Amino acid sequence: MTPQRTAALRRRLLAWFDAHRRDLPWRRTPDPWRIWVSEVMLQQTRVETVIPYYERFVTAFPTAAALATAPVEQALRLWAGLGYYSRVRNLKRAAEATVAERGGVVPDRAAKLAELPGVGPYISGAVASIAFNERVPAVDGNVLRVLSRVCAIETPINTLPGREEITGIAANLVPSKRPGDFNQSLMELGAAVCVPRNPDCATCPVRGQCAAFERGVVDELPRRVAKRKPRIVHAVAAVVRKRGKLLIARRAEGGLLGGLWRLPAVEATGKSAEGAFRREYGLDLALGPRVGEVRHLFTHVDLRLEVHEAKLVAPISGDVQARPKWSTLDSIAKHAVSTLDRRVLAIALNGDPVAE
DNA sequence: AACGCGGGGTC
DNA sequence: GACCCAGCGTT
Repeated sequence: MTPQRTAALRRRLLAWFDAHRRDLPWRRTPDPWRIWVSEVMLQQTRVETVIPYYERFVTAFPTAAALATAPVEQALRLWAGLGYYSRVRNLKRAAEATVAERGGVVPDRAAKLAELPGVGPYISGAVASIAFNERVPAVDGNVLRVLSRVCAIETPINTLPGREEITGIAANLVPSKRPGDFNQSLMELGAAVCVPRNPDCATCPVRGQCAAFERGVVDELPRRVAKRKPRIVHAVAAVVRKRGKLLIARRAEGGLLGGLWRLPAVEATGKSAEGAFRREYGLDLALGPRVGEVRHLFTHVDLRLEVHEAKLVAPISGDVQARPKWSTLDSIAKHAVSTLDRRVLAIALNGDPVAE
């Protein structure tokens, strides 16, 4: 970023902000407490939604001390409908700490603000720059989007490297003159012009400084890594009984639920499972009726497991690692069994839960 | 590095 | 119905 481009961005963004800033309740006060409250409410929540809540809340709790000494139920009532209720619990805890340690005075530096519960990189930067004119960035979702376009950042913004890269750019961009207004100008631009879809580049004050516009790639930025939805995996588990015992096997070390005990199961559907049981467990099974199904969601796998009764038609054979063994129900309860497999066992046992 | 956390607006 | 929103804490 050349000094000229930095200067042009600062000048144009501030001038645009001066002309277009919305008249919002928390922009009518220099009170750091009120600005703090607004930032907490605005977390993942739209401006229009927040306004009425903000008015009621700061009327009830005009100072940190007022919130600190109020019952949490009252604060929660005023928050009801906003969502993310841990926000108000953290805000109350932070207010209590502020009263206890600083006589109710809000810290005036981002680094100190960030020590308070519920105050992270964004809120600490926003409060410090807006209320105290500290030259620190305040990077929210708008700023990520705007700067990823202005600087044509290819790094996905929903990854740590992406956020760090843009935070570094923002930190260099913030002027010492009006840091709070500058930070708000980036957010305001993201909310009004540089919106996620169909941004209004025709009216953008920094179109001439925008690398994405110059290269014609505005619509492709910001880049994100797709949060991929779990892969669907179909599997068959076998309930094999012999005189009050069940066949169980141990999962391979290092894999999913590695080392835990389970009913024998294979990634397959229907009759094709029999061959898989032979290969993986040395079990020559005749699959019987389906007695239930378990659906289990892991981070990366949407598991749909059919539980079938099965008969052992030949002795256990083969040189397989996952050699199953017979186990009494009492004994199974003493093994390491995952939540998933407890559910499978519950079906196998006709609803009788396996003891811990 | 990825999730849970709420509720609502948008396309 | 998917995506996104003035994010943070936890794992």
